[in-house]
Amino acid sequence: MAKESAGGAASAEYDPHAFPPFAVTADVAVFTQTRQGLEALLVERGEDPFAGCWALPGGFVKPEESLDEAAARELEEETGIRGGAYLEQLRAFGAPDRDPRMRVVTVCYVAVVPRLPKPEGGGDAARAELVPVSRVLSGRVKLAFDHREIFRAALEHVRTRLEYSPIATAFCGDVFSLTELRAVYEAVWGEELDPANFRRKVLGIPGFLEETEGTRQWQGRGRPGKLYRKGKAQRLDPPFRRAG
Amino acid sequence: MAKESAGGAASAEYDPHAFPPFAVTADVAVFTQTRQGLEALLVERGEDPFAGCWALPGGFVKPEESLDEAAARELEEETGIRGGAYLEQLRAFGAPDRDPRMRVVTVCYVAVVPRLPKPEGGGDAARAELVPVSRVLSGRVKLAFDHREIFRAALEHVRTRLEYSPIATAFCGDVFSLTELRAVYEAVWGEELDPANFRRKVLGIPGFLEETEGTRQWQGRGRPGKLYRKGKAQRLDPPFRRAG
DNA sequence: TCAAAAGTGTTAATTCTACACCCATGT
DNA sequence: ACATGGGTGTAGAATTAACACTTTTGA
Repeated sequence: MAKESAGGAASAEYDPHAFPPFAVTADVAVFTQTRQGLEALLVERGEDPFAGCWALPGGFVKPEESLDEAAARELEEETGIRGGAYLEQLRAFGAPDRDPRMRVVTVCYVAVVPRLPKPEGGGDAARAELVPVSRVLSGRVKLAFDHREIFRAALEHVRTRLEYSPIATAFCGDVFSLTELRAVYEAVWGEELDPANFRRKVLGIPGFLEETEGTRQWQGRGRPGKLYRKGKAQRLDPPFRRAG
Repeated sequence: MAKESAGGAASAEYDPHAFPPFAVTADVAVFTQTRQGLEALLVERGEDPFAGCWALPGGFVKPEESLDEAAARELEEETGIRGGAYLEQLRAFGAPDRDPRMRVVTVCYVAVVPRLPKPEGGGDAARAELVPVSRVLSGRVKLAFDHREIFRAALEHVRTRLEYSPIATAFCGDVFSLTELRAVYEAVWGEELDPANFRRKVLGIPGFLEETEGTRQWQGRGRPGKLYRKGKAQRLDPPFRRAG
């Protein structure tokens, strides 16, 4: 086999077929927030290996699509959500023995969606369900392959991004009250935040939120809150730091 | 082709050969600091496509090695550095047309090494050279494939990590003075830092630095500084924030 | 009118920043 | 001794955290 890189330094000869073939998949860790708190979308495997275990939704990258497109397609197939959702690559996982059948490199993505319409597999998935993140972390949910490791990395990614990106708004609908947004931070970080200070901090970040005219109606007792929309900022500067 | 994922939901049948074959490479963006400031290691391509262009060092992932191992191997082949260097995955790049010859997914790594012994290719590379980062960013260096995009992402990664990880110490040798460490931040961020405040900030981060007995001898005029070693901390908490 | 949540104000503690100043060393 | 960089001190500014207080609504 040629030692030479496809993208690296020069070598004497090049044989377009002299490379070890890999399967490449795109897996997506989909997070959302429900009454139960932070939840993730998992699918139950119907066959070996790991039959009966749960796995992140995903599938082969097609020959003509990019990695991002593959992830977006998988997300849509599983959730029906086309665009607008937060979708970002985490990283690739490729231990030689991560799939006992063949050499598979999986490129993992993190997706954040507002309250999922319903946990129904897009058509072919055996069973897709929203599972509380705490249940996965506690080990009560058996995950296939190295998906436990991936899941942990994905969750850590979301927790970190909450400080520096507007990712938190992706958990909410088109418009949302500050209390709803605060609930996202509290659910993901697992700690309570002072409503007054939260308001000032979050409104003080330029481009993070955009004011709207509306107010929340439905919510019962207490004064309704103003509604906000996601702003144009791509990065939170200054970041919304978690308590230190 | 099976729609089914190797790691995803269940399907009726499984054919171990029904997946589109990809080539998978590991590319490494190697950064170091020299008298000229921040520099990166690039290799010159000797053949098409992109003959005469520069590229990140890299090569095929072997069937039996992990992605991390492949990156570490490439790093060693190009720099002679075995361990101890900072090496972390950035992310995968896999646009369908990024290599005109075939479908290649490259898993990119960022490496940070202390002053490179000498820019000699580990044996087979046509020409490996340290190139000032500013020259690459200015577009005066032609990069092959999508390596310009990768390079930019890698540099941004280093700049960001400087705040939250002890990556800055990887630019220095085994022991280093605070001035040497500060020079790293100044080179990567391109802004001057107050020596007094830098000292307090950096020494105030638990586990970041470890005091040693020695002092810098060689440096000429001025009082020699104490030498420090990298501490055990994996994350900088509180982070060393860049000026806002 | 009472409870609950939205929203504003205030203050003490903490952290930054800028810069003055002393210390140690090579020339 | 003097120039240069290491290292400490410190005062004002800016930020933060905690919580009191007022406003608006549903019940």
